[in-house]
Amino acid sequence: MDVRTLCLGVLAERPMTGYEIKKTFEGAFRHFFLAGFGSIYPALAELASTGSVRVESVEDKRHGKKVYRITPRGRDHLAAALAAARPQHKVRSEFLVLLYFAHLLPPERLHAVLADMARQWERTLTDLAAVERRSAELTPGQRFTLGFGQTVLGAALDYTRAHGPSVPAAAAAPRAAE
Amino acid sequence: MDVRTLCLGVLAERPMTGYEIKKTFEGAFRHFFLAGFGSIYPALAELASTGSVRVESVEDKRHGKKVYRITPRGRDHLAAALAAARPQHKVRSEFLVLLYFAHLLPPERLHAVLADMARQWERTLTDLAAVERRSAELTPGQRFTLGFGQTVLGAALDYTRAHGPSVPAAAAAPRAAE
DNA sequence: AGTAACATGTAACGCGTTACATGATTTG
DNA sequence: CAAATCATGTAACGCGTTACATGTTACT
Repeated sequence: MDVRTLCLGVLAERPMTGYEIKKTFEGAFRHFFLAGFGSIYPALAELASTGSVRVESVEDKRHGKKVYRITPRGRDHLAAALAAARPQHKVRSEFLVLLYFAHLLPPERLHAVLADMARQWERTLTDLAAVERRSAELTPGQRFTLGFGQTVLGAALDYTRAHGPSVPAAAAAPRAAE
Repeated sequence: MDVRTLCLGVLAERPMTGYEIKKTFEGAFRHFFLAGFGSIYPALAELASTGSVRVESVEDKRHGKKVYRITPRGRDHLAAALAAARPQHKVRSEFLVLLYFAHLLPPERLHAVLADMARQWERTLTDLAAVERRSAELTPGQRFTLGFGQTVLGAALDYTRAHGPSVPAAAAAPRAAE
């Protein structure tokens, strides 16, 4: 499942500009899917070239604003992609790698890593709380992913706060004898 | 943080073959870092070329078994990489994308997605339980990542079982009018 | 005898990330 | 007037994934 499908998915709800799509990704999506402009714009260009979306250049105010609208063909592609994608949930955690090797880290570094990660999760939870305030506008599926994020991130944060501080770091010398 | 650093990290504990490194990744690492042979062998070759590991061709039994051992220089590189890496925890969930668009999925597909994901998490938890049985051999940091995985995966599984079945799928017709 | 596990590697491909490059409009 | 936000795109690079290709040893 690539960025194209995700763009198609959000466009199935309403027409948007590439910029708005990115904002959407940063909202309810932020805890399970990230995409930058460098992925979104090329994806949109390709969707337009295959007839999955129609582009409408809006000259309302600013110079070159483009609104993308999904076509019936795009809806077919979306349905096919959603039918074919096998459910996966991949985690790539440099945080856990760092903790795995905690015994090789200076104590202050380990402490900083723990504090930094907790801060990131707190921020994400704050963002999700903001999405929750608009909960009435969400579909049940979207509410599911929101609750999932809050539950799982909350569990991660609680576990880290409870057990992180008792993980021992490396002993004094940064470069131990071999 | 790339596969090279991870290989260096596990080699800091004891010398291993590429095959054993992959097994290690499939054990305690499996819930937060994946790497296939296609990543590991080239990484090992590069580590050898930069003097971070020493290769010892063991001709004990089979044809070409290679044991990699970390060098003092490799330990320096590892320490530098662990000091520089900023803690991150990235999730890429096609499962949540599918749930986000649940209203576009046929009911039986949604049901299958939910069941499939639950099965995968159950399997991972089984694998982690096997690692836990050797818990005495683990460092505190490794036990932290193990407990983290069990807690967070458990929370994900519980949430999905509790709220997944009540998410409504698309209405009968697979291709709704536009 | 057959299968699973052990063991190593290469090459092509796809994909996302990052940095670069530009400019208008709104808000403080 | 400065800064933040809105708005679009390109190009290079790095990285991992997948498929391909091969052969041995241990177990049943």
